[in-house]
Amino acid sequence: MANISDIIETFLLDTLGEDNSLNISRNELASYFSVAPSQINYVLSTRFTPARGYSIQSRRGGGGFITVVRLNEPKSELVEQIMSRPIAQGYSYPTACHILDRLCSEGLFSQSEILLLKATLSDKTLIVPTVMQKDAIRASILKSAVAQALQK
Amino acid sequence: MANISDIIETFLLDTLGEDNSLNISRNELASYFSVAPSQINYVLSTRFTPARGYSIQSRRGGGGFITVVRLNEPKSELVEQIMSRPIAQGYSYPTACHILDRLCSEGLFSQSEILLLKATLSDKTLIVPTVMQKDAIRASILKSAVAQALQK
DNA sequence: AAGTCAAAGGTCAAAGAAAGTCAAACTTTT
DNA sequence: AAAAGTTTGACTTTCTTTGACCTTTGACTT
Repeated sequence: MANISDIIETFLLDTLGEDNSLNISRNELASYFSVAPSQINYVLSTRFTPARGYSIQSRRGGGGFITVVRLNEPKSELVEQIMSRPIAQGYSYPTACHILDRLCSEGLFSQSEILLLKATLSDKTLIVPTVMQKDAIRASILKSAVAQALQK
Repeated sequence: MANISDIIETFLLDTLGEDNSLNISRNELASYFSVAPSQINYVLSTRFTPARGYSIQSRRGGGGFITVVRLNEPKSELVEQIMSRPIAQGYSYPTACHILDRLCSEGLFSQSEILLLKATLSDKTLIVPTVMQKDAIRASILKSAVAQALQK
């Protein structure tokens, strides 16, 4: 599994450490891993997304930089978002997984509960014809699961 | 009279060894046996099915891979029934709950996992038009959940 | 204060690298 | 001969990598 994006992701996660934030120079990092600078953007935009609980800031020009912050939103806010979002809007499978991971780290679900839920939410499991229906059922299941977890 | 699919199956079984899981590159394996890459899918989908006690994961794109996991021996008649029963036959909600309770007392799921699964299986959660569809999705989710539980 | 410029980072689309799907052709079994 | 199982290849989808071109910023001139 030697894809360079995963390696850079791991590097950044390590660097984040306990600090929950880090500062990099895009060009430096790119040349360190011998990749195109825009690959750094690719890694950031596919792995360090808001859905996964990260926030990115940056500045261009001389002395420019990129800052990655892992935000620990209070559990209640995350739950609020999930519960108030219209089911019809749905979730893709990857997005649903990211949300579950965050709920896990917030302590709402255990690791094994997460694995179970991910299994139930997969495209393979949700045997309905359209993507839209799959997405909607995922949103619905997610809500039900969160509601269940909250009452206890 | 071993055809190539059987040979590949044997190879994979050998590779699984005691590890109970393996990682392959579809293209590499195909070229190793000089077959079309899609033949690997054929072997996997005919021989390494959930009903036979296997679970498959994969990723596309650069650095893609296929993972085969051998599930633990189904220690009960009930589990075997669930895994080999056609999804199309479906389960009503009460039936599904009953099955879950039995699986709980067999120790496959914890009490909180059961509550979570019941929540996801309810008529209210499964927002599809027909009863038949609900029942089918329940059967599908149940299978996936059991497969997940048998993993490790 | 305004203009210039090099040094960042940002965007986007094309190319590349896997794996997935499906149906047609072929082979074996019944 | 029909049914079932296998093999192949064309086409699709997903994810990654690269490069060309764009925008912003701060320092340095004038």
